[in-house]
Amino acid sequence: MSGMTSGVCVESDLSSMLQRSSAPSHHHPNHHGYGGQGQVSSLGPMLDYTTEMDRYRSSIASFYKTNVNMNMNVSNFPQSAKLAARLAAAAPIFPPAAARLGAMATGPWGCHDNMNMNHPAAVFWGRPKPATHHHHHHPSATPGHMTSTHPHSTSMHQGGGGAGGGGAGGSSEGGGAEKNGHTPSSQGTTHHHPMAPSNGNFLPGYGGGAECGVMNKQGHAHPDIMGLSEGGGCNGGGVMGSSFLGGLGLPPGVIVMAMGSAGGGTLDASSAFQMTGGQRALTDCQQHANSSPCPSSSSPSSSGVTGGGGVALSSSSSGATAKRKRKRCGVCGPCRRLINCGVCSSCRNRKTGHQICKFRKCEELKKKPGGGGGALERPPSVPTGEAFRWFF
DNA sequence: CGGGACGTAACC
DNA sequence: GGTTACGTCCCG
Repeated sequence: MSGMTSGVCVESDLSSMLQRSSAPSHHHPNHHGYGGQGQVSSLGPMLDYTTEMDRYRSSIASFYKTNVNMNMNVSNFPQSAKLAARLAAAAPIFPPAAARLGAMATGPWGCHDNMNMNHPAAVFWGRPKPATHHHHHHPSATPGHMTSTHPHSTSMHQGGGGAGGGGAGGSSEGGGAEKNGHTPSSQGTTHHHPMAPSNGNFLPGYGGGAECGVMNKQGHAHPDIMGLSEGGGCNGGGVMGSSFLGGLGLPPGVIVMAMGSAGGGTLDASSAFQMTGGQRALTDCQQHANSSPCPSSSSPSSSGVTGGGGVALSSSSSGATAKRKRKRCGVCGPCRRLINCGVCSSCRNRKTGHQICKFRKCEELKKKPGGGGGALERPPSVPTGEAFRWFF
């Protein structure tokens, strides 16, 4: 495992991935599980990543060693599992995709030996791309897909979905991933950078460094954390702080951010890790609603976040509105985050605190209810080119 | 003022 | 009935 890289590239568009998967060429038989570094076949760029990754890995490794219990395993992340499952189910479009997602998810932590490889969760940042368009490859253009159809072309950016996939594969999580497993290869496919990956998630910072490492009462312990950049600057400064970004370049984030976040003040580089299982979590789609059409997934509306409206909750209940609970805007950086960090106080105290992960707390909700009210002007983080800026 | 705990709405 | 998460209260 050590070698793993997880890939996190959700962004890449699934469709393309799928295609690729079918393509014989890329896979190396070995890929499956975790792609070892070795496998990297063709990626030139990878080399660089490798280095970076090593750096990263070592850092993280140490980080976890000290802070985390190695015991953790998948079971600790129930949410993740759910998510994976959900994805699978939910993604009508590419079933395999779902699988992939699961796989990818794994990515982030590839570094740690035990952990996560199984995590499905991880990386969903990217929004699932609507299958519809073709993308060409312009990263900038479509954030969502950074990857282009051509794996190679994009050299850098992707986080590599690749490897990760592999990792995941194995995993368990089975849930989602496995089902689709039929395409094992596919996972491996990602040739992209097998290595890069995961890390990507670590973005700047989790601010609360303090919390890191602590096991969660619930068992979630995993500090999946990483990525959380929260609002403010990008650096939360936390543990991983800046170094990651700087060092890694993008691998990581890469993908992630694609989501859109962006920009504005908050970077969202988010990353998050544990997915929330439940309902709301997947809202992903909805979230996109504003900015981008959710693929058909129909369901969307249902889920949690209120559609674009944001604040208002128009709905229902008649007058009560005022007091009604506000809902997440769905578009801000935190809202886009699908995974709970697992280490913040909210995550750790979920049972008693009943609060959403700090890094996922909607910017709008953080504001006082009365405040600007209504309209969400533009969520702070709207996907814009900015977001990607640092990728390139 | 910030954070934690609790009540409870909203979903499934 | 279970889980997630918003709103609010309370404490430091």
